Amino acid sequence: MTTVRTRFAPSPTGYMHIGNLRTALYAYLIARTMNGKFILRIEDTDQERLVEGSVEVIYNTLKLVGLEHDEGPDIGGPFGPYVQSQRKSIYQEWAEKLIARDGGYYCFCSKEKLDSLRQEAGGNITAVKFQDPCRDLGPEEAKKRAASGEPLVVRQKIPRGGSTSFDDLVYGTVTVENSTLEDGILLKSDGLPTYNFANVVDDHLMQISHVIRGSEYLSSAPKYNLIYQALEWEIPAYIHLPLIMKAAGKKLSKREGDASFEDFYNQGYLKEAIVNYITLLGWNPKDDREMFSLDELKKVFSVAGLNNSPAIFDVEKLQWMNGEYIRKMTPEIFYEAALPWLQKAIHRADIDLRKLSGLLQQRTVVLSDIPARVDFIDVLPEYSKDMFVNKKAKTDLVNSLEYLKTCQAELEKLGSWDHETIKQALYAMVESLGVKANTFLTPLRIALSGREVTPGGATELAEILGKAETLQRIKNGITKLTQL
RNA sequence: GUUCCCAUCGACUAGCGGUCAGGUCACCACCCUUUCACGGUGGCAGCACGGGUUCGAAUCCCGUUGGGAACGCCA
Repeated sequence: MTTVRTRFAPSPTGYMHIGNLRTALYAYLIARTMNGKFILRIEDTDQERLVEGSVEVIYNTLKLVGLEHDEGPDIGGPFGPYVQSQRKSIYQEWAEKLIARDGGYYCFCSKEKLDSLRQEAGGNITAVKFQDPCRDLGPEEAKKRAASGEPLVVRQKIPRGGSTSFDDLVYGTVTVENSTLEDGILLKSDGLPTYNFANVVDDHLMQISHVIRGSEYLSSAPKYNLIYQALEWEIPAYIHLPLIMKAAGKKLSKREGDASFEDFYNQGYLKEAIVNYITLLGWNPKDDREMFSLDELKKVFSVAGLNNSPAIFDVEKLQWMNGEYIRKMTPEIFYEAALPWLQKAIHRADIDLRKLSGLLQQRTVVLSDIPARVDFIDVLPEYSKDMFVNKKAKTDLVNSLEYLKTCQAELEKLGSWDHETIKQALYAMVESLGVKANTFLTPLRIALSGREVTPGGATELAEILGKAETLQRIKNGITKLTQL
């Protein structure tokens, strides 16, 4: 049995789309679970679409999420070069061979000429009736015109009759009539191949055993098979993947924001959560398990679990999963992850960010939520005294003032300022006043934060803010409640 | 328009002729609780429609409808 070789072949056009990442992930997992090789190839045959720095984005993203390739432009390998723009002569050579085997032909028609021919063919764009006049040029004449330097393009010569089918590991057998296929361009006038040709040549030459790509290629796959056949090449196994869509049946698009890996990553989603989530978009382990690390996936992933219907990317579930990963972190690791976000909102030097991070861990879903949750620590926000009125806590303007004064008096007496001391002092008051802790502590929490919702309760906030600041904010609250 | 693909709760999915149609997210309720979360318990909710095949269809076939994709000197 030949060794399994899969490839991820992105074009360097900017960002790592989430669907592309998933394709890379599956290709990687299939290689790893089958003891094969995972190859990275850069498809940059469209010189106009090149975006500077995007190859680096590809390298960085793959590395960041842990998809290590065995062969690629940066690390070489026995089938290089792995950048298509550096393989120009290879495609030209095979294009000639394809022509010799009657699988392709030179076309000298200008774009304008063909457009008008299409018009004449009935006004519609159906390829069915379109006949390229160059298709039936004699070989000698074609060669002569080519040699004379006339601008040309190489087109695929699709058989006029019959049908072509191929087997896909997730979609089954797909058949199309050859009459619906067009004689597409294989080699452009700049001498570089189109994807339609390059992918076939490279996949064959690089001995790719399983071609893994999005289902948008499903309908053109028969054309590729015709090329394989014309060249008498072995046809690889095909694994087409269902598309990932945005809600309302729209394809996930970079234009609409948040569709690239780095967008999510920069928003504070963990790479492990992103990988885990997108893996489940189109694949299932055949049991109820949902949490998988990449290492675990390397063991359990299987083509049999691949799904064939499009999936909608659900940010809410990603958020849930991200929260799961955050809660599983050790406090130390979470602190390190949260630190940059904490520092966005907190500039005071006297705040124990480690303690604050401990408060935050259980309540954080996405790291980017952090700044807005803690910015009251630096500066007490302006707030209305109506906030002291809380039905559930049974607080009103009157008892709030009273409790705040009690807190002030009790806390002032405290010698040390640690959580246990503060809590004991305050709970002693709860006890002696005979009220619910919620009722007694809510006014304090409001006074300390100016917020309805806070990370941690009153005693924890008091500890973090420090004695002086705590008393200052209580005083501020008392003043607010005293004024009419 | 033509061709191809898809169709189970709002979302991701399990199911591959006989199941009370299962799980997860979201949502709702209750419990826990110094707010919010976390955690716990319970609940709501689905086989797009119409024909077949069969003793029996979510499962097989056909059609309809709906959704997606491809039809570039883009990949």
